[in-house]
Amino acid sequence: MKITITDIASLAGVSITTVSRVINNKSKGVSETTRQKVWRVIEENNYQPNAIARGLVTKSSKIIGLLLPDITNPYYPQFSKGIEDTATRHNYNVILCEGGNDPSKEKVHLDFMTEHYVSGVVYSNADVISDETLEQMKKKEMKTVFVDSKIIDDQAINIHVDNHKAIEEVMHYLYSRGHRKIAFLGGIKDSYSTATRFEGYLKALDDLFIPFDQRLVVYGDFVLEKARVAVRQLLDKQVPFSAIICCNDMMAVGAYEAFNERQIKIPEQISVVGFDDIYMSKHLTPRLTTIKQPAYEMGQKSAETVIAMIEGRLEGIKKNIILDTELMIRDSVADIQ
Amino acid sequence: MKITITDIASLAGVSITTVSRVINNKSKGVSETTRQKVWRVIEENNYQPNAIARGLVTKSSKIIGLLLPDITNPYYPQFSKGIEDTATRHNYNVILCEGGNDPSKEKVHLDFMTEHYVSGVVYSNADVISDETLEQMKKKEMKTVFVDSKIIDDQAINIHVDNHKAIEEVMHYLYSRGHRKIAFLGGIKDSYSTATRFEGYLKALDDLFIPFDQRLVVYGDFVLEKARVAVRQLLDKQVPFSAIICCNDMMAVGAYEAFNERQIKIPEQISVVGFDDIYMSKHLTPRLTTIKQPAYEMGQKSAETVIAMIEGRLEGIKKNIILDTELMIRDSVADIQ
DNA sequence: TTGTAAGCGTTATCAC
DNA sequence: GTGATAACGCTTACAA
Repeated sequence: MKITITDIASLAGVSITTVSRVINNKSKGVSETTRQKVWRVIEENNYQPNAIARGLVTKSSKIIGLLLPDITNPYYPQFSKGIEDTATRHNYNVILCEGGNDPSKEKVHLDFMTEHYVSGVVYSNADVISDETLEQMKKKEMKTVFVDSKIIDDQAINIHVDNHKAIEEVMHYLYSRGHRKIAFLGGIKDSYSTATRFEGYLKALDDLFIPFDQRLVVYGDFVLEKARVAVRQLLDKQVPFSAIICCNDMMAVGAYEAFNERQIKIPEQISVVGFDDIYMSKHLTPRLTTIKQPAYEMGQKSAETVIAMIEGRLEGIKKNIILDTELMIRDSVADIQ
Repeated sequence: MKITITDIASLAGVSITTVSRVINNKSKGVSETTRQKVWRVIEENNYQPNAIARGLVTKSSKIIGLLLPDITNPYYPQFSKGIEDTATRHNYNVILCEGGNDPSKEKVHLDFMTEHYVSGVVYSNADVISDETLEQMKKKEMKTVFVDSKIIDDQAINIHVDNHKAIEEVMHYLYSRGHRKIAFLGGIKDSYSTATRFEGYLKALDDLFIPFDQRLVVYGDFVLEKARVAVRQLLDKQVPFSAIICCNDMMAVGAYEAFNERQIKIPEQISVVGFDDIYMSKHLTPRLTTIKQPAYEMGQKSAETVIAMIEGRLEGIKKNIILDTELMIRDSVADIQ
């Protein structure tokens, strides 16, 4: 039988109210002597308050729900760690859910979260969510931080990097290295990340007076295997290009494989850039030039923000939080004569 | 205001008991007409039962606690995914905690789990846990599955691979390729994984009549950076060796870096093997020869097992579940003349 | 087939 | 400073 507040109360010879006061550190309303006596009994018995019962009254679970597409993409463990660390520091814990970019799976997880009264949620890549589900979240007033998501709602808090700027930066870099035919390997076509990066691509093309060629645009759904297939198809089109921008590093690895299959040398014959800067990028051969997203910091920021929402400290918080990217120049881009 | 079972009951003109029966799919005790009427009201109002209130009565949260050392080691996302997928399929969700091989951090998480009445826990690499904490877990009767842990207790259920056999297999493989001076790069010295693999190493040495040389044994705590440092130190000792076995692939990457720094060619001058077969191993140059651990399957198995414990289906379950490894021969091992 | 009512372990309100 | 007691939203005997 688990020990409850009632047991502690009778053991200490006080009321449960008093015990409750002690465990909640209500500074007033209990004498020092009583406090100490109660603490002793609590410790002697290894008493742990029942968080469920507590939650029933307070309507808060001290749990942060984290919903992301795919934990095996190495970008997300870093991101999660940022959340985890921050949450732990604030006495929250995080429940990890993978939605797999599948609206119904995401809904199942979101339902689970509301049923369990999670205190807040960090929702990454909320691109496929149905309007209905979104409506429901609003109705339930879930404290939510959206990350890399297209949810643009004047209420919602969004965290992301400046994708436009990042892509424009690489485009200009590639241009400066002599590239004019630049392919674009997107992730999930309608996702926020891909869409905004594509806009950056178009904008840069325009600025650099390079005509846009639809045939140089392919999509790999952010996953390695699909990217490999997409790049094969791109090559099969026989439309010449000297560089390719990949919307994440995993897809860049897929691209590497596709080029290797065809004996196309990187970077001599083709230059490749990625996005994310996952830890393995610098261990590829050649070392991948890529745009670094501060995954861990984004996790931290997301957690801090959602906790601030939960605790009602919303003064200084911006609706739109933008972190910086950094172009990591390594060896996968070469000059074109 | 959130809608409760009472609201549904009055809206449907029945008692809350009836509503409860309906949402719990108690097949008997409610007429088809009533059932349908109640469902309609539930759906019209988007009613979601309060899992907290439910948990208070049933003492079960349908949450599985997952405690692992470090989610950024790419082995764990695969493992977690196996758990997540299986849990979801059984209507459980998982709460992810990183213990960082720190006993006090692990205790905080474990406490959180018991306070929240998690239904079960999957505890990976439980190597640093204090006896006291362990004792507490037993007292609270937490349904726990230990993975790659040294917790050897006739009660506890353990899941792991046959580390002895795996290491002996590579050792014989290296031997067959002509290697006689083989170094050992361990993870955390007293961890279950490292200790058992080291035993396998000793055993193989013995079988192959190779004298053991303590100077060829170093430790890198399972992390890339420490492994790099450890290998540098190993090289500084000037004790010749032609191959090194690393206790995980992340450390093998660290070893690659250390060898690269010194202009030592892999595999021409030094052969390297890893352990885990994380997805990036085949993308390294040279492609890493390594021992594959079935991470996803281990996750699945862990989740299935803990769910079986929770649901009291313990007949067929073994206390000691051992999965197979597989030697993935790639390009980081060469012949010695 | 349906409903009443007692609990689950807390917090919160209000007396004393 | 301390303690009854009523919630919180649900499940589950037990009755009807």
